[in-house]
Amino acid sequence: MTFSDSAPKRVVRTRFAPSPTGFMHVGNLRTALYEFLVAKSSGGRFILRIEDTDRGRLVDGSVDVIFRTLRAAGLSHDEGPDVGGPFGPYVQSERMSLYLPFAEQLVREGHAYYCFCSKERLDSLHIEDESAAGYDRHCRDLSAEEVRENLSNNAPYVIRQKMPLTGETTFDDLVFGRITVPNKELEDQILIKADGYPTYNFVNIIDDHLMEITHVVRGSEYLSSTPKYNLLYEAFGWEIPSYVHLPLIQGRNEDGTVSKLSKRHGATGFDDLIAEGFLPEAVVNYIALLGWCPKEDLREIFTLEELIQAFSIDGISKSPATFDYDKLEWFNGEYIRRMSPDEFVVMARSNFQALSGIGTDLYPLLTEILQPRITRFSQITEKLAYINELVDFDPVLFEHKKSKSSIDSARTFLGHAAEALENLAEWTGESIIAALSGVADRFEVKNATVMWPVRIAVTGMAVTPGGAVEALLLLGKGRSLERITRARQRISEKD
RNA sequence: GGCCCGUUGGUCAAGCGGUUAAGACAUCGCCCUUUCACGGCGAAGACAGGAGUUCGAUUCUCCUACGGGUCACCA
Repeated sequence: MTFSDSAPKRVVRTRFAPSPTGFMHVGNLRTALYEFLVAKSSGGRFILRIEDTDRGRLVDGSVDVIFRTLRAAGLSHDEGPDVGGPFGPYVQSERMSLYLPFAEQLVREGHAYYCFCSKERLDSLHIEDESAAGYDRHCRDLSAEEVRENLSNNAPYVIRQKMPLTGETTFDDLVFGRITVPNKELEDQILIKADGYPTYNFVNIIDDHLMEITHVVRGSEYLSSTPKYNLLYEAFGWEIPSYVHLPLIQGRNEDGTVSKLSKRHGATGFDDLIAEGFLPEAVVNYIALLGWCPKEDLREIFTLEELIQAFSIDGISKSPATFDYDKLEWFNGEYIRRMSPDEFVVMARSNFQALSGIGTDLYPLLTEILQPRITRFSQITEKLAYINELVDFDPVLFEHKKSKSSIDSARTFLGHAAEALENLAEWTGESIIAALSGVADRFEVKNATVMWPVRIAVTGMAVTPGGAVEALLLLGKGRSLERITRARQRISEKD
């Protein structure tokens, strides 16, 4: 067979199938990202499907959270509840009529059965039985008459999958390789619940098949139930999709141990991270690298487009990764530093506006001193706290060995600096530098010996973004001289 | 506990039988400098342990230990 004769490869189709629980966990977002990348890196299609078969966990407005998050992350879907598509509807509760017939087919063909066990009976099982996996298969061999009678009495029922009792089931995963499980470990899991809704365990294989999903991408917590799904595909005679199980994201606990990332590890919802000041691009970039690494490439900063180019399934690792806020912080800083000055101002505007006496003419200066120094925009307020309020700082701040500054030297140079600044006709960076270094030259000391006490006097902070010159510029001549005078009075009172 | 999976520096990780075992974050030091950052240079720090296979194992196999996942009318 020649190359051109070979069957055309089916277009890759992946789906993101979140439950509308009102919260987009970063683990879910990473799954969505990888599903998107698996599809897009091979020219495929990315589908959004809402898994709302658990009526008890529905939260109002959560579908909007999903839309909003995907949009913010740049993961646009080709088919879904909002954009439609040839395999709709894309909300499972709207597909209800589809599922029961498939389950009934399985019952007819001997792959499933009706179960009338009460909730109470099931609960008692958990305490007594340790050997059998979950359900004790009590109703597995009810006679046809018993079933018919129960059904005609409207007895509540569920439909369970009939697992083979012997042998083993094997499946291949593109990340984890070949996995084999003894069939006796598989529970006769519920396919249709008493409320008539299908379980995830059933509905996902039906919809994945109907929607022609080629690659099932999901967290590795599904690894142990995958054999059950394969048995279902086989029972229906359907083609089994490729599996791509993703390593778990863990969080570090107080005691140093790790476990599946959850709320107690800090902000783990996409919205929470954004609220804390992380940029969507930075979050996406960071989580892309949690469990995946590009081949022969040392880059770490990737746009979504670059991720699509670089992505390949064999770069996904098997071992779980621990979410590291420090690294996320670094990514955020990188993204901030790469912004244009205009973009920076847009993001920082509300923080800038909270600074008293700072007009837009000073925004370029603020941008210049802040952009390389913050990793989140919310840090601006704290870093420039001195602008709104000068605290009664401890005069020991005037002591700085490297600058050859002491309270004594501050006393003398603050006086000369004030004088030089007072005489300035123009309040610009150049004129201020000239004035201050003029003082330093005159007394043959290093610039820092003059700059240090001035900066301390007007900011009251040991560490500030920018130096004395920038602080003076931001405060303006009046406020600056006022603060220097105040400082001089305070240290002269000392003796 | 049964089953499944995993294990390279504190963290993310490259490596896919022969390497001085990459790189990034964090840490520390130096330089730059008007404090702090940014940037530059540098340091410290890892193949969980034990058997095999092999001329040779971080890499392949098995065992042990540890970690995680899963055993729902949740997904």
